[in-house]
Amino acid sequence: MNVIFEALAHPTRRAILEMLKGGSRTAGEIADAFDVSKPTMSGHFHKLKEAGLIHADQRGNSILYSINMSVLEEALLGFMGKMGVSARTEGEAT
Amino acid sequence: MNVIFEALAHPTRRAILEMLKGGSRTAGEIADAFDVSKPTMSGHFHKLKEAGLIHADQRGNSILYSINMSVLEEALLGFMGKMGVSARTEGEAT
DNA sequence: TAGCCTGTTAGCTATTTAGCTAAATAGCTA
DNA sequence: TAGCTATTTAGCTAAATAGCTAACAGGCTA
Repeated sequence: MNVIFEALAHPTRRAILEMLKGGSRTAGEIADAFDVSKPTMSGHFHKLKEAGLIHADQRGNSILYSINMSVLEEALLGFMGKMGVSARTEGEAT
Repeated sequence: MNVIFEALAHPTRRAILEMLKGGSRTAGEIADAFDVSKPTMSGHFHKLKEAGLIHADQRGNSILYSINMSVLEEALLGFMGKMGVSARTEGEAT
């Protein structure tokens, strides 16, 4: 769980996840969307992968990254549960 | 929002929040519950305060810390919203 | 007011992080 | 197989993080 929150601590990594929410992308496609070098992006991919938040798929020449929603959900809902944050935005029927 | 996720990235800080969920505590009470020095704990308080996640109240000699639930909720639910994570653990009626 | 708590600030160290360029690896294609 | 493309690894630097001890400051109380 800690490794997940550490991964979420960087804005670029959250933005990567947000981008992947819209569908899988290659490392290059993702990197092009940000203003840092590819090696730096590769480092971010590594942390996200380490946290289990994304999954890499070798696709011929390139690598297709996809988000692992269940891991993200489990972490967020799990933490919210521990914190007693209602998981419902409206209704509030505890 | 970034400052909040950075604050949540450290396990001790998440544990502090979890402890405060059960009610306000003085700095000393909180510090006693963890195995690091008081100055280190003071640093954690500072980051949590900076993120708006806790609130300090001078109570005579000591400082009473309380959690700021609305800030935490807003950040978590906001991020979940952006990520398309359903805020409902069951039902899933999109 | 002198001393005692409580908590923070100062100042230090070691480690980690995030960024870079250059080089290496892996797969495709001519 | 030579070369091209895509991505990672290596190796570096600067800055941030988390920890410590020692010293300071604010508020009680004898």
